[in-house]
Amino acid sequence: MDRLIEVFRQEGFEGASLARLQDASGLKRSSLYHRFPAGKNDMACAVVAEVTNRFGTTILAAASTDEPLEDRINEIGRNLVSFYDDGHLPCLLDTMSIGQPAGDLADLLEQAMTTWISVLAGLSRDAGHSRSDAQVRATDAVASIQGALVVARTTNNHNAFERAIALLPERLLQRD
Amino acid sequence: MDRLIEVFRQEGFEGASLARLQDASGLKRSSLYHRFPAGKNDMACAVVAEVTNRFGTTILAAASTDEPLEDRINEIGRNLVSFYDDGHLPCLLDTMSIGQPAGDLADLLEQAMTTWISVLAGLSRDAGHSRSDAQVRATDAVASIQGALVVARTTNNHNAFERAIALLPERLLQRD
DNA sequence: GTCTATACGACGATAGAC
DNA sequence: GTCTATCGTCGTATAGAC
Repeated sequence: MDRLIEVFRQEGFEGASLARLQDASGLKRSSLYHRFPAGKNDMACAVVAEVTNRFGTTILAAASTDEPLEDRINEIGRNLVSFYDDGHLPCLLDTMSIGQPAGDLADLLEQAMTTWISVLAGLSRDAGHSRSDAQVRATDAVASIQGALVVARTTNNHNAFERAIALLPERLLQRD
Repeated sequence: MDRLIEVFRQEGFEGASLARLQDASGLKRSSLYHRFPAGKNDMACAVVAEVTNRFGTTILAAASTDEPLEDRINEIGRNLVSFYDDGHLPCLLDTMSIGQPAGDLADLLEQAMTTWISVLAGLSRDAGHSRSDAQVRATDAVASIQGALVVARTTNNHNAFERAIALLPERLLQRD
């Protein structure tokens, strides 16, 4: 599954050919179809669901510890740096949302993105911001990370990504 | 050319099949090869070059008028809203940078992105910021737009895009 | 310059042996 | 559950008539 994730993450849905998925997984085509009867679309959905699950349990879980608020955010930041390998790896939600994804895949992508934003919004609310203010802050914080990954991918400059992570506490907590 | 641009912009390099390019352009395969002898890669490079050129002359040109600084930035913002259709259209630099683009294509994408950032950095410098500070501000401003487009595409919520545009003057000009 | 026709490999997907 | 073998289609690319 790790290998499948990497292929979809790096190549997007169209670029993730069965040949690549086969080579990466070490399984033959037919074996992949045995596990994912509906074919490539099944694999894509499983990959997105799995990544969403991992993202929740390994990156965002730090949001609901009993540590101080800012520590929790910094922990999430460190987790994100690791998850995106300092900005060297693209976001699955970006690469998989190119073109017109099938309905169920699009739903999974939307749910993953909104969940991410909601968790960060919860942290912002904990700092005393209103519901709508927290939602805006969380959305813009996630967008700053997504945008930094796009800039990093096109320019090979990862400074923007590091700044987006470093600015997370400020973006979510700071009073205007 | 307009139609070719739309296909690459929406589908990315892998998703932009010759069938789609043929249908969109109204030309047959062979006619496309007559104009782009090296095939799809040629088309992709021509599309990126053309968009980069248009972006410079129709969006970023507003940076070097003799209007007040903030007016120039707001004009660029309005141009961007139009260019991205209020966040409904993806950025070519995002969709085309998925996977591993061929060397010359990657160079064009990088140049387009760095030029965009440089122009905004020039505006920030005009406001009195240092070269490095201006570079940071411009990079983060572009990233905020790119990220907002990714969020918009996955969630069908375009508010983040509108905010990224509205915050352009502040991001480029404001003293900390 | 644009067309019809076609080459040929890669694509996603399936059948059936083990 | 995994494999080999194969299907039909779509992919990029080319040849040659008009």
